[in-house]
Amino acid sequence: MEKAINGEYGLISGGYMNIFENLLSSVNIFKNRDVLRHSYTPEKLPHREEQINQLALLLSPLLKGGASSNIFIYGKTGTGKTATVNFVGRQLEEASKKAKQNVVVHYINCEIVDTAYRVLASIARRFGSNVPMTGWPTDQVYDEVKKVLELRKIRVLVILDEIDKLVKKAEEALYGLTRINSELKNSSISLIGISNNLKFKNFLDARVLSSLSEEEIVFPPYNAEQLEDILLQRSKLAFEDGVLEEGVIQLCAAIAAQEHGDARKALDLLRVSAEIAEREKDTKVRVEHVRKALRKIETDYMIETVRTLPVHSKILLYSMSLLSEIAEKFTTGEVYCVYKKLCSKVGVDSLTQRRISDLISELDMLGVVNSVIISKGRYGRTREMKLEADRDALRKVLEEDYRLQSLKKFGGDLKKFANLKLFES
DNA sequence: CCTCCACCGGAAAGCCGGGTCA
DNA sequence: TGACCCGGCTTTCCGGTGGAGG
Repeated sequence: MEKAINGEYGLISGGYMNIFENLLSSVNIFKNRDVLRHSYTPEKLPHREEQINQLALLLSPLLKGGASSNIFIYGKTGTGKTATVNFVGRQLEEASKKAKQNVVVHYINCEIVDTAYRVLASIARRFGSNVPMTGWPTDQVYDEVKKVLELRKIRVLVILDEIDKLVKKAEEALYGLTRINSELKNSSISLIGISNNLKFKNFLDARVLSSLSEEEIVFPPYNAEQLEDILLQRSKLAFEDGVLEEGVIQLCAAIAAQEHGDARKALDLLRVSAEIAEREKDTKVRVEHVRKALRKIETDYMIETVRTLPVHSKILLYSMSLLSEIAEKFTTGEVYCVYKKLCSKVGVDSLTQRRISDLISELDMLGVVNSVIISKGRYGRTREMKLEADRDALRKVLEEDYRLQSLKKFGGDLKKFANLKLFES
């Protein structure tokens, strides 16, 4: 840390060094940082050969002027679903050019394009049709899609990523798309649905399900060795030679393998580690940077979960953050006591202790606090908990909430206040 | 060995916003 | 439109309990 501060705007022989010169002269760690981002599709996908071949086989009819079966793909996050499909999609387009076929791959992320209208409009617009953002009846857009495909004799492969997001709002769009082929002569629409939610199949209408998942491909999680291969391959492109210390890749792979075999997480970890090393002006990415990166990612994640918590959980956490200044561990009763007082300051009706007990369990599940039920004999049985999250970071997020503004101005007073209330009852 | 604390955690019912159906 | 239902959140009620202190 001191290294960074001393080196930041150093005085050199009486004059200030240009700040950018300083930045540029520092040792480069990254050759190309984008290689580590999720959006990057590499040239080769290690340990996905089987899925690639399967996919290619299923799509090959498109190159012979036919339609392919609809394909349903599932696997957990970071198992390479999107990367694989995009990779095969690109190859398919290249091959179709050579074979003088008119095959087009159209990728749609259903998290963003999440209604029937938008999905159809997105397809129509891709082929030059002038469909407005809103306004037309959905049927008309549907006809427009048919018209434009027929006119230009296109075989289109539509990739519906995160298709589970679409089902809630636009199941009829899926139904329409699966049926559209019977109304087309010179063109066709084939679908690939991608989902990481297995249960999603249960919610799907049986008719849609049967036509959508004519074929299924499963993406299993990567194990530690496979993740290592992936990281190794990417790091060659991403980093300058020799900047990775021995064991860095292994550690990233091992950590990610422990969770779900999530390649995305492994890549994030590696990238953040390197960014930390860079910020510290280190010449190498070290194991200790990975540990710091892990902590940073976990804190970031925690902050995000806390941000979206309901008010009562936030006030509860605020109580805990106050108590944690007095003692490391505290009991349900103590927390509840402070919580009630904070509620009246905020101007919210407090919940019952029974309910708070459940909220504490939830926070425990989320990993924000750590709680254990202990017995203090004569002095009863209770849950004893401590904050897992970093207190300062936690309080900062909590104070972002406009409803908790009134707590902010008390600052140090609240500490005394928490203290008092502890001994009061 | 018994007591009794301070809470746990299950069951059930109430409340509320949203969606459905006639 | 109103009757009805559903699911999530919350309260009420209450039986249950590990172990320090008597």
